[in-house]
Amino acid sequence: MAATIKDIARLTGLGLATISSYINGGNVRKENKEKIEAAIKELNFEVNEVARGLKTKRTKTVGVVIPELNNKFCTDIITAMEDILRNHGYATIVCDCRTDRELEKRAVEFLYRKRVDGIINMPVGCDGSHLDCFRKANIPVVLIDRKINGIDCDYVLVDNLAAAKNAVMSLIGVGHSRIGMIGGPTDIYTAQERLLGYKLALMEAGIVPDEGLIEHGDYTINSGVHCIERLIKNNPDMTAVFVANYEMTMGAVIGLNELGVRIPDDISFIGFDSEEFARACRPKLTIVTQPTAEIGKKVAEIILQRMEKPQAAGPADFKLIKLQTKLVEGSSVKRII
Amino acid sequence: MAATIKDIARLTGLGLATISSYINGGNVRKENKEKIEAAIKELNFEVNEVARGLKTKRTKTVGVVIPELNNKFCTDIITAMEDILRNHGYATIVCDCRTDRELEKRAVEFLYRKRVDGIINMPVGCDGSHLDCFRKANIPVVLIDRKINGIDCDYVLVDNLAAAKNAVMSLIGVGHSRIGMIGGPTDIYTAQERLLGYKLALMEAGIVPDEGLIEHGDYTINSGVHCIERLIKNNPDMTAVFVANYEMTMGAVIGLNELGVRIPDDISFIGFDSEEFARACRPKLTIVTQPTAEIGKKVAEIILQRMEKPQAAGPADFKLIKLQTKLVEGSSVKRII
DNA sequence: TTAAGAAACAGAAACGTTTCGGCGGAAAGT
DNA sequence: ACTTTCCGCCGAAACGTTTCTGTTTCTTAA
Repeated sequence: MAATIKDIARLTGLGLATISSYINGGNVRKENKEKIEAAIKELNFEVNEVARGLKTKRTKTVGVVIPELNNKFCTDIITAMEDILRNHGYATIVCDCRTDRELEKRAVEFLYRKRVDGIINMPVGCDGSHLDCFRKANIPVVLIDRKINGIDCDYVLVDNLAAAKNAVMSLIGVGHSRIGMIGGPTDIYTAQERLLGYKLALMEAGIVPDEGLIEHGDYTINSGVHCIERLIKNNPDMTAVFVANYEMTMGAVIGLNELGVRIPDDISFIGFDSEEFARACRPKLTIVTQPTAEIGKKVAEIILQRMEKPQAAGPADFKLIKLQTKLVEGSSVKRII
Repeated sequence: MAATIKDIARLTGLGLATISSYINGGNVRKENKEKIEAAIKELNFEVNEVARGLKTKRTKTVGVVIPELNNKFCTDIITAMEDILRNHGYATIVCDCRTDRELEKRAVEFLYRKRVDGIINMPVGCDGSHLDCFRKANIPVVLIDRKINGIDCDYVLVDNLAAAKNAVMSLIGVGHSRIGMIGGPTDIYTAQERLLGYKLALMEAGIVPDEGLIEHGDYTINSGVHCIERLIKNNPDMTAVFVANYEMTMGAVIGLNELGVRIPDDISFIGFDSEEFARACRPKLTIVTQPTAEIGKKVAEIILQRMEKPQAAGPADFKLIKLQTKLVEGSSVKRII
């Protein structure tokens, strides 16, 4: 049905190699160039990238596997990344694995079969065995946001420990000591780091962390609602709370609204990630923001470099990039000293 | 580098056709089956989908072109859709075209070159010429959310007119008559329909629409902020406002917060799309919600059907599905009669 | 004018799979 | 006993490119 290079060779009376050369920017006599262009227009010819990919062994496609498409942090990163990749001629296949290890493994294998030129993954679990096929075939792998065991590759991370520590220190600085935390799943790297930052801040201030003030959600809105409800119920003396991702921040705000608890009069609040949501709250929330655009940019740059270079020779020259967060002040924290 | 079907044919001493047959679920003697499985394991063989795609002329991939990945309405739909497509063995290539007609056209052509088996598009403009290559090649096209000119294909839409009309009628029902509207770009179908619904509701109630009460944003958070600022400034007598998408709803809430205007005491408010955001506002917002999961499901079903069937024979048997919205009551509307 | 060198072109092979036509042998029917 | 049927298997051809190896044509300088 669709026109091929052969059709336009026949129509122009030229050889296959000439047409191919023209398509790939090679030199062709002006007269022939015009003939080819006319034929392409007439037949609506468009290169078949599938055939090209088979021959060249490069699909100009990168795979992206993330836990949830429905997560602002993920889509913000992907948006920035895809923009750069596309400008370099690469397509992006995004697979959302619903925070499911088994689906993640299947997504990775699927992308391998599709022969993507590189893969970017925000891993769900804490080991990297699902990426074995890429490692064995020496295809570039870049991991984002979460560090995991048993895999050597490039990383783009955020300094979560400092992020949480700074947030909690700022609460301590204005007099809070009974500070609650809504953290993520215990087996996720970012959640561990943020929890550690929380505890370190307390300990450096001479406060002993109280497990009763710590709740673990699963990075969803609903879990944010439930965690804040439990925290409020179990800790009447809690004066502030720190929430460690966007979705749970939204959930916690919902929970507080529905319980009738006022920010910052009844409780001081520091959330995570979305400046827009922070502004939409009354009063404006103080939040930790992550540099999503920069993460996307770095990831794209690294994987492009790996894909263009023949193959990285050295075994251990992998990059580990750690970006810093910012604390954006709102009016959700009350001074109590 | 990677193992091929030939390698495992050589290793097992069997023929190419037998291996292919095994891979595709055909009948192979038990004894040979075991040999093949052993060889596959030993060589880490995975089918090369690029080669398969070239031969079969089906890539098991569908393309999706949307205006913004960074838009909850879009990602909600994609999430639902991708789930179903993946369960049927189809991959999804998502292209975000930044609400740019030129980028949209390039994305579509890119996907055509990739030989996707079908394409799903939430169109940016109001004509369908960018999809010509797909139409000519008789490859299924499904459009979502926005109706455009000059193209016959399947559609999955939302009844935007009724959505807006019902929202505005509910405001009128509790005594409002100076009702502002923040709508979308005038060249976008959904924006036109929502504006029409707004005007119809007013006119049926005997109220003459006042252009001074209508602002057009561009479906972004920032435009929501600016529109609400202008509305408030220009219309001291306005008692209610209806905002016609999620991002602008968020923007309008931000704007009202920053102006110190109270919902619902100073102004009644009906927003759009996100139930979670509505709950996170204090007081909870009344909003129009769209059935994103159902849209995704319908789209997936339709395109799957078109891709599996050889080709739709009849010229004009295209589906046009129109789904209904819901009005979710919050406490952001004040009764003033 | 001609030889040499470069530029433009042509054809065939290859990429890894599916599929078509055929073939041998075992089971089933006469 | 024989044909017939069917199953499992094989090899070759094809999908639409790129690329390698030559061949022809054009330039240029002696």
